[in-house]
Amino acid sequence: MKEGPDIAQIGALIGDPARANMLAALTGGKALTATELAAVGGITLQTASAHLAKLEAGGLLLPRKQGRHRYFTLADEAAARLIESMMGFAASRGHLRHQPGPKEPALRKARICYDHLAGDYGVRMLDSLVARRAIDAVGDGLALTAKGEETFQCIGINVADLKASRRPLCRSCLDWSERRAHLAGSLGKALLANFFDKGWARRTAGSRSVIFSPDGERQFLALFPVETPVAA
Amino acid sequence: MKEGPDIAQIGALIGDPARANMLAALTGGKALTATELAAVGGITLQTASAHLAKLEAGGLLLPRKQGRHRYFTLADEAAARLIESMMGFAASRGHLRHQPGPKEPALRKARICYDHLAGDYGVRMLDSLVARRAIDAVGDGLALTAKGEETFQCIGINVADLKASRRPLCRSCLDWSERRAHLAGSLGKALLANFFDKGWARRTAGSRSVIFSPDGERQFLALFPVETPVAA
DNA sequence: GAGATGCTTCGACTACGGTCGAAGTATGGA
DNA sequence: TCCATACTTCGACCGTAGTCGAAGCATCTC
Repeated sequence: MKEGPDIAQIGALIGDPARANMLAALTGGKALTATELAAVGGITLQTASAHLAKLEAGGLLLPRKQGRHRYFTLADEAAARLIESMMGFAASRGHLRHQPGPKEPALRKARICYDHLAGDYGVRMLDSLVARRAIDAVGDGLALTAKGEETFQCIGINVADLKASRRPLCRSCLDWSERRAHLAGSLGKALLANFFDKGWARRTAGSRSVIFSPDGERQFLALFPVETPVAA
Repeated sequence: MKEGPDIAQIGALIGDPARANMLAALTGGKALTATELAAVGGITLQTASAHLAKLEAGGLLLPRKQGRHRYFTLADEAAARLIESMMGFAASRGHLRHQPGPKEPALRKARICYDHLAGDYGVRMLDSLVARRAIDAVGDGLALTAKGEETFQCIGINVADLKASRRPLCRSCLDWSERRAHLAGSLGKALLANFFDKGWARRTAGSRSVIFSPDGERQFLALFPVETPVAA
């Protein structure tokens, strides 16, 4: 046998609870220091240092030295997608973490998934965009329509800039809490950034959850209406 | 913290070399017995039994009892996709298994990926289908066109039957050896089955590689021509 | 029923990897 | 220069999980 790539290495890398917690925390998109990651992993700094070295060697993390801090982020979008897809699979098989906790409802409602919006609101946004034909859901993929290009210009997103980048504009990302797709890719990122800029929402300190202001929530819901609750 | 699904569990599940080898072998799409899986894992039957119980409990494998044998397959397409995406990621980070071995070229050329064709030939087939507009590559997804529907009817595939099933018709699957997409979904499965039926190709005994007959290869290459080698 | 084959369970061994205390190195600030 | 902070390295400890031999079920063949 011994054919092809070695999935055991990355599996083992992700398979340690402390490391898994660190990776999950980094899915929030923010760069975190070794000390912060040690806290989320529930371990001492020495142990965290060893873990981080392994994750870096495995190509999952990217360190950035800044003064006497070392900030870590997920290596790239591919790494983020891998973690997200594992979360989706784990959720589909009922591998949930022990205590649901009080923060969970907020997390299910709206959270950051690497750099775009996920959760109930993320799914709702994509549904609404598809319903109004701003985005075409064709096959298992997503594509921006001409009409959508207008729409996003109005919202205040420079689509031309996004198109210039190498990163795909639209990507569908399976939401582990809703078990349906939400919008990723550079457009998904731009939308979330836009909400932050407008002050509709803000990220929370130690969590991935996104908190909408009362006014922001009203505007968001108005901008992305859902006609009828259609099953996926 | 403790938010969301537990990726550490499945990570650890995949993280053991013996289990990873078993899972990789099952990506070949064939159901294998516990004894066969013990062999690919390089372990005794007792140990394999314990591993298989864990994989089953984790929702990765599905056992089917048949006489005094127990056949195992990957639980579903989601499980297969997870393994494949981990292979893709592992390959992108250079996590290759130790010895490349003599079988590797055959594997890179054409192999089974759960139930459809992968490798150089799989990528070539999709490229060709997209070039002739039988399949639209829109955004990051794939969709069958009206023209494509005709094409596949001619080849001898009943598209209407496939449409009736719940499973997506077209799916793009990242090829770990080519690092580009090939065609998955029920259409990808039907195409590979079609090649087997026609005697163009056959699967090999202990491996995932697909061997084309000289005549089959000629017909395959004629059916799926590539104009110019375009970069992805 | 007897024997062979396929698989599981039990129990004991072992090793690998995660863990932390203590000490060492780098960076920043006063 | 001196100290504090951020992190790494070293070394030792320990637990978990993978491993196999032996024995126990289950199923098929004759």
